[in-house]
Amino acid sequence: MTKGEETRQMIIKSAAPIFNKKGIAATAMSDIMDATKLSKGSLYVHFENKDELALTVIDYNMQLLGSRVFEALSKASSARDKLIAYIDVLSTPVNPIVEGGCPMLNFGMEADDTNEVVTKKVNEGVVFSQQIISDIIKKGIDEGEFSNEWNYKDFAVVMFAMIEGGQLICRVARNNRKMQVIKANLLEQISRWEL
Amino acid sequence: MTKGEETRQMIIKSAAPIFNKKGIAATAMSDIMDATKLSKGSLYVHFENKDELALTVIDYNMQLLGSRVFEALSKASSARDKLIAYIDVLSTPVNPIVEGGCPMLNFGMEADDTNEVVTKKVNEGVVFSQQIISDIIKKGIDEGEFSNEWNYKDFAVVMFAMIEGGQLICRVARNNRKMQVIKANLLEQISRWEL
DNA sequence: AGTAAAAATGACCAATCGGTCATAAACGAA
DNA sequence: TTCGTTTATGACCGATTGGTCATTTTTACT
Repeated sequence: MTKGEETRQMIIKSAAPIFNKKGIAATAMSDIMDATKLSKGSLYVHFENKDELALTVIDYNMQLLGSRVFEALSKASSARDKLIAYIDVLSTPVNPIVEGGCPMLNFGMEADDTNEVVTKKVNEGVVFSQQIISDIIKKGIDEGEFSNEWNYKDFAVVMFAMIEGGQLICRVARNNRKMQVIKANLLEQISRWEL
Repeated sequence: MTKGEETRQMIIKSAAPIFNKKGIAATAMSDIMDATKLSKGSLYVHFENKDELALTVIDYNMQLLGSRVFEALSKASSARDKLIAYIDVLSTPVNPIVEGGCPMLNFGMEADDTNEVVTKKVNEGVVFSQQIISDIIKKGIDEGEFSNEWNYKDFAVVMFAMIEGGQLICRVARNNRKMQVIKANLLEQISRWEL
């Protein structure tokens, strides 16, 4: 990796939690200068403008979330355990696995009325997340763990929505308690299709 | 109502959709000047600063949402129908009942890492929303419509989370389809406790 | 109609915004 | 070691930000 590419990655890593916490509009290039200890001119060597940096950081945050989720999933073997792992890894919104909380929720809500590019990016993440859940269940059905009458695609929508809604509830409540209520309901729904 | 109070209300009404769409940070006082056709000095006659205006507007948006929900609820009589009305009135996130979408989601996600006052305000709205759902079911139980074994407080958390999560999904997808999947799942859970 | 208070105006302010660019330093292939 | 290229610097730019205030206009009460 060249020196330039190393600096670019350092900028992204440093900027990621800032954008995810403050949002795109409220994050100033001066914030990134402070975090990276780089001069303004140097930032603009690696990124055309603030928008390009923001888009790159959104990608980074969503991929970081994805890799954290996959890491958790890999520790479980059965489909049921993978679903539980998925829930568990996202069940502490106040101490989130990605600094600042779920980037889809953060950037999606900021951008949905103002920024079509970001909105599309977030939508892809949302669709992908549901696909992950969907794939886990499908495999479970194929391997005889769940009933093949389960409308698992619809359940993936429900499960994703519940977890994201739980993020809102817990983040503004400043505690993770309600996430356990959500987990219990999901487990109950899952168990109903177990063979 | 004095002229001053009239102007103040006009400012709030004009500013409400702007803040709800763009967010607090991205909304400039000049945006409010344009929308109200008032001079900058006049705005500062009625509000100490941008922050006070923003807080007032957040309250306005949340109360507007509340009154729209109550209006919908009043048209239903049974507890089941009230729950359905609650879901239905929030099931078009792309064409929301409050311009810009759910203010709890919008302001909550913007503020949770940066603004304690707004976060607390949103949390109160979140708690209140769950209370509304909870109260509907409680009345349904008392009147023999639902089983008294239903843990309705937990269900209120789940229902609220699902609807808010659905807002994210639909808003970034630019269509309301997935909200029907969520509605169906909620209806199925509700029907399980009907007598 | 007279008048004191309230409301509206817009020029003005310092600070900050995103972004540029001439210059210097550091890098890396020969 | 040389030397063209890449990277880093920070002063600088115009635009915009939130906010102020002396002045004028409007309101509302007597």
